[in-house]
Amino acid sequence: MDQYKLFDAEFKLVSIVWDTEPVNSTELSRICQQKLGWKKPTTYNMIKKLEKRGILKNEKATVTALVKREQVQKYESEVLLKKAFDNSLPAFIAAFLKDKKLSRQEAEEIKKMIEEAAK
Amino acid sequence: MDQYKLFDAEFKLVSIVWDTEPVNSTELSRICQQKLGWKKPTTYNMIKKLEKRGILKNEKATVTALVKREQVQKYESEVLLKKAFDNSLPAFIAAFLKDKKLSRQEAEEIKKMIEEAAK
DNA sequence: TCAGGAGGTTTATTAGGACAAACCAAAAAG
DNA sequence: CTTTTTGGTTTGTCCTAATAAACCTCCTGA
Repeated sequence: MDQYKLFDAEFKLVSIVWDTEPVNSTELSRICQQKLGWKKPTTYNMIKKLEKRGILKNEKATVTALVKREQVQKYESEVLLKKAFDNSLPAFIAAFLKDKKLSRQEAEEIKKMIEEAAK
Repeated sequence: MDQYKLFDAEFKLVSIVWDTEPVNSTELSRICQQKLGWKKPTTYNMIKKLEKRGILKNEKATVTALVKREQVQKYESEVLLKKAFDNSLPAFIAAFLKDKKLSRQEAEEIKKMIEEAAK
């Protein structure tokens, strides 16, 4: 359950992996240097920790993600809903939309999903 | 902006305050002892830290919250959407609803809010 | 044949969040 | 009065996330 719990720095790395995988480890280190300002060992340490937890894989200098972005997104959304919204999606949406507008297209997209989930 | 950033333990305390305010500080300490297993100084330290940040107020042994639950909820939801969903509410909803069902009532409630925000 | 790059690992350091033991002053109770 | 309770504060420990300096091994090209 808590397998998907990613700390901030971990999340940043994994996000880059999702965007670029399969990615060569040296290349990944270079990207992290550039985007996050990390030195090489920082990236490699992070990779290793995430490997042990079954989040990433580094094989023959090629890094891939073992969990999908969608799984982590689902996990994160559930954690927040439970923690702060008494698990209520309407409560979440009300809070998020406060003083916000939606485009027609977003609105239709959402309504469709809601309808689908209410069947 | 980051004013509303609450760490886990802080969030737990503030949640209790929201549920019980205005609450006597000794009473609050007692509740934290019971619900969170915290000793007295833990609660008082937390109160003090949150006072300095303008989150709580402790006056004449009465603790109240200076920020509303809704403000923090809004903040937290925005942080997550930005961090993990490229700021897209549809993306969030898709992830959260994966393999989930909604009651008719929840669905209607949400659709109404979405309609309202799309005007 | 050796300089340099790829692909790492080892071992620290640092900072801050999460607690609490021990202490204290004032007021209420007995 | 003196004991207890209320309402705190001071100070410190422990843990761990975040980060990197220094080091290592293998391979390749000049």
